[in-house]
Amino acid sequence: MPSLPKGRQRQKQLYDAAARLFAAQGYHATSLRELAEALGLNKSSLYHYFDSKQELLYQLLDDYISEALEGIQALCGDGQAPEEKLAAFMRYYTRFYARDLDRLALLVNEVDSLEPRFRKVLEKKERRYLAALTDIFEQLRGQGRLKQVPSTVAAFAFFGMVHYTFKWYRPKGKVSPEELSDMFWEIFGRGVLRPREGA
Amino acid sequence: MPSLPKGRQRQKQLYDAAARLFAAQGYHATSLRELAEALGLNKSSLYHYFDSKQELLYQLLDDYISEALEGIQALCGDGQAPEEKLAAFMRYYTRFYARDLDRLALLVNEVDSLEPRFRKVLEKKERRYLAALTDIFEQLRGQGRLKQVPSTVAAFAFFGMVHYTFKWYRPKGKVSPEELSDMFWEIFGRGVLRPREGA
DNA sequence: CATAAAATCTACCGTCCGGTCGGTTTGTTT
DNA sequence: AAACAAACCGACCGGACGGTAGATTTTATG
Repeated sequence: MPSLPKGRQRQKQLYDAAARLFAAQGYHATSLRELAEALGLNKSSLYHYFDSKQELLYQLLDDYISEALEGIQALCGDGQAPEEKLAAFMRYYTRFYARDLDRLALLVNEVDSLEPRFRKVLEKKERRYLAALTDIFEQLRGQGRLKQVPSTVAAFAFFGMVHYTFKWYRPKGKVSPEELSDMFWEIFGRGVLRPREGA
Repeated sequence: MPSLPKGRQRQKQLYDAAARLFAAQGYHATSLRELAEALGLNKSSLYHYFDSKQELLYQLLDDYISEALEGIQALCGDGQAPEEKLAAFMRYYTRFYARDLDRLALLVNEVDSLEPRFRKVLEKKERRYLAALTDIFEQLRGQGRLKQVPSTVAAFAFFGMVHYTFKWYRPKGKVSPEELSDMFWEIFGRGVLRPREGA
């Protein structure tokens, strides 16, 4: 009862392997034959676990984005000061992806590989994602704490900084995810925030 | 004599169309049949202009990266103060790519689509690219003007901010490339630089 | 206007792709 | 051990892929 039922276990292996391959080589450059081989399975056996390659990618991405969205919304709910909210958001967000770069690579690169039917669903969730951050910026602006920069520019500047990490950052290297999140907050936060008047 | 010879003109059309398609759909997701159709040509006619699809991508990327590298090295040569050098670098760099997002998308996304033989050449140039920026950071550190952040982290944070623009930024929108480069410099520069002592 | 080079086309190749089909093995339940 | 579903496999399909060979048209040049 504590461990996963056998079938689910296999399914998780499959999803993990797919994520790894898609992240490393790209969705289009990865064949189902390759995926099957990585699992020691026959290609046709894969179809026991999903209906099509597109649907496999969609399920991966939807799982990831939904989980991230939940985490973010949990952070943004309560009545903290906007500056604390921003710091919490950015540190959580950076750590979350610095620890799972495959996930990040998939979300950044492969949403465009989906058919419109699937892509639209995810883009909707991405917009809520973005809105969570721009909302915080607007609260800061209301308090006169934001520099003269459009909220969307600020938000995408931050997303760019973090989303690009999968291209160069390695969590087992000299800089831990915790340290990275501190550095990003220092670089970005101090840059965007105007010092309190009379400080 | 002022205008291009006919063949070169066609070649430029071809490169432009390839860049547009590869940027919009990705290298693997774009077929040579598609490219030929976009040019009103038969697929086999393409091979008059290049030897293989790989070589086409390589030529595109090598042209782009070489041009960017020249521009950067021209900026970094003279004896300005490091802070001015950093500002010049970042503004130039942001504007350069904000004006040609297809180029940017290709350089960010498709270097990995090259066979190792080609990829290695470009990665070498990319490293000189990165070194140009980290050098400036090290000069700043020597003057005590850099916050406690590794140069590579600072450099990639900046590259991330800029390289991600192709995902969201549109140069014909409300924010011009000039304005964007100012904003990025404000966000990033003020964040990374420690105020002068006694300021 | 002949000629050679540049540019383009038609027809085709072998290969790999995602996906299907029907059947076999494995494991569970009664 | 009968019955059934879950898990898996071998053989195959149509089609798209990148790429090739050779002929043909267009264009510039003497």
